[in-house]
Amino acid sequence: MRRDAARNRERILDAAAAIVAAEGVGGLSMAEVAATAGVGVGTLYRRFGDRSGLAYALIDEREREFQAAFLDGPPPLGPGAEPRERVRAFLGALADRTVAQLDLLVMAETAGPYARFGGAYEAYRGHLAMLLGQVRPEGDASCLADALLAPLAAPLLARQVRDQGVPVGRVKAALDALVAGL
Amino acid sequence: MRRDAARNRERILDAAAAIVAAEGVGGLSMAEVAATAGVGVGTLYRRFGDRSGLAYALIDEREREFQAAFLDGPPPLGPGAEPRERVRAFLGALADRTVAQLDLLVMAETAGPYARFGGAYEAYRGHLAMLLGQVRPEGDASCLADALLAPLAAPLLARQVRDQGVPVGRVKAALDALVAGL
DNA sequence: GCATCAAACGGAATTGATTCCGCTTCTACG
DNA sequence: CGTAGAAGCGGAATCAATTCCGTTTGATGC
Repeated sequence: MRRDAARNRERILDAAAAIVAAEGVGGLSMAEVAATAGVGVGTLYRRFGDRSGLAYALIDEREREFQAAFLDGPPPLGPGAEPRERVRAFLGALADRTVAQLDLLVMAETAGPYARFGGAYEAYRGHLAMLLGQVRPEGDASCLADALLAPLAAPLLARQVRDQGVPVGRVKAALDALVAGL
Repeated sequence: MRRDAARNRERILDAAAAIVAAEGVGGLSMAEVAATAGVGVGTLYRRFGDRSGLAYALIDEREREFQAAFLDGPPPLGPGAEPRERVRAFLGALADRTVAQLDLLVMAETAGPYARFGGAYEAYRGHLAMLLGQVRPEGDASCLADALLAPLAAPLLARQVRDQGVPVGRVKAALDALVAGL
């Protein structure tokens, strides 16, 4: 990447983070980010594709940590534990990180019809399908993975946890009950 | 409702249906619907609230049939069958009707962050929670209902069924496997 | 140092949803 | 019938995302 492009990328992410800190995710409009960063809106789109891409980029650092944890980290999230245990740990950890970044994820996942499947969705699905294949070799690991990931969609969690006051623990427990039956 | 309002409601729905028939869901813009119906855009919003509300209204007729079927119709969808059997029938039927109306539902559910929970979502959740309470009285029926409904979100089904060529049957089978374990 | 050109830029223009508000039309009631 | 006012209406204005395209700039080879 050209040096000016890298510099602008940083400026944009800094500006976006500052706006989120100051006004919340609601204040994060493309025009305002561009103005604050001192670049044109075209530059935002060149760098991040769209609103959803910008939101995912803002989350990226913690995202890398999370991915590292389930790919390589200590059990039960990482390798070493029983597959079923890893599935539960993975879904629980994903629930936690989704709740931790709820606003940005709601924005990222609802930027367009398929925005939810951008970001790291494929990585999650692949990982989960791999584990489910070990738990239940005769099952349809790929569809099951989609089905178990779906309840962790940010807008649903937002409604449950924030609007209805359901504790995250209950959501995780319900998923555990489903996984236990496999 | 005033008579002129009812007439406009019909005109709008007719115009919207005609546009969908002619150009697909992609051509369904609020301005075009208003122009075709011969009303102002304000009238659309007064009647339907937003884009999502219009899409749900277009689906409404089949929707009533579906609701009547699981509330009052013959088993296994309606009363009379074992609760677990009814859960499976309900999820299967919901999957079918979602796929049958895929384009409109993708539009309706992605009009805004919480648009998915408009329409009949509460009715589905209540019904499913009631059945799950009979299957597993000690479980968290409410969270389980949300978790089992989530995999039937229109955008996810669109991706699986349309983009990836997964047969609906596989999606249903994966849900059955989850329900079987409860 | 300088020419070249692909990559990157900026910001006006476009597109489409949603809001606003002054005007019109029903309908109920006297 | 006449009229008050609630309900409804139209469409211009607003707001934000996204696209487009002419201009600028950094990297590379000489």
